[in-house]
Amino acid sequence: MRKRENPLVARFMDVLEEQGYRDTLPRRAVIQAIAQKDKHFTAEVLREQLPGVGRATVYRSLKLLVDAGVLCRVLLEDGNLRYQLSRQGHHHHLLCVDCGVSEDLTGCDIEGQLKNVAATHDFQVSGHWLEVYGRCRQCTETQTAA
Amino acid sequence: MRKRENPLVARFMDVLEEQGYRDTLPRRAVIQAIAQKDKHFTAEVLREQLPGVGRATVYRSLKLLVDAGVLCRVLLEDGNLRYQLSRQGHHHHLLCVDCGVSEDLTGCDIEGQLKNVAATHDFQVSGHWLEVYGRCRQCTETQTAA
DNA sequence: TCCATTATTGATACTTAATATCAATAACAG
DNA sequence: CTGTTATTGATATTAAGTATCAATAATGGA
Repeated sequence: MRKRENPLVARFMDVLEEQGYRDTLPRRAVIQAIAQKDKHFTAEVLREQLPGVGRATVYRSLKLLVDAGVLCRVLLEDGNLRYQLSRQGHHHHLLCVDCGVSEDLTGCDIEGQLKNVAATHDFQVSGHWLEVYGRCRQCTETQTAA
Repeated sequence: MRKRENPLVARFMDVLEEQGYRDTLPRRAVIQAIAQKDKHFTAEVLREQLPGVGRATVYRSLKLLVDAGVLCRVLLEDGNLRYQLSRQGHHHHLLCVDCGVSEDLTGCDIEGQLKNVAATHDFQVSGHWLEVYGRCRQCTETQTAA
């Protein structure tokens, strides 16, 4: 069984190439590993999974992908940062504190609200960071059952 | 001229003593230094200002004060954490990216809104983190003038 | 296809922010 | 004043990431 390449890999490489970055093996390896993740992860975990790739390259690739917008950083409740595939441009997370799963928070106009309120403070908003913590349905149900 | 003790120091020591912590000289020194800050700061800067206090003690005191709620952690746009005096319990910051000043964001019901939206995601919200970045009035005016 | 240019890599050292260890010390209670 | 115990500080360690720089690999042109 040959290892199949995730379709995301090609997409991500395209994004990078559009920005003038080269298509290299270590880069592909990092992206391949990331593409298989379904939850947030640390750079160190990634590194452990890629013993053949240099530490610096792992971190460099992460930064490239974050800058390109295909990867986003997630702030945990304790202040630690994780990485995670990004499904859209700017967005917010609903982070389950039990299982670590994250959904994108949609359907609320935080941006608009902030602009309004900030105006009353004579403050020009240029950006924000919002993370929401709690329990996903699965974890709530499991807990109730127990 | 004797160094005058900031009134906050007594207040903070009281808060700690209520929780069973002892009144020690190094602790007072850390609190004294913090009480004089009007902007967010790093633990390292604090440490430099307190050469007579051990590194561990500085960090331990910071944690104590954060847990007690009189100090809060602020997330900068780049992901770095700072410390800052906390004027109330849970609150959000309007952080000026130019001068670093921070105001508390009041007058918006983020909590309520989040609860509503999260409900449609079958998600039980237990907490959140929100930081807002931009320019305070002073910095906007200065920039416009230039 | 080969070659030159230039981006990229990886080994290593360093940085920053913080925690862990543990014997010595200082605070508080009686 | 003294025993108990929290606290301290020196030191080592961890986590997450950046800087350096010679060696290597990818690309575009001849």
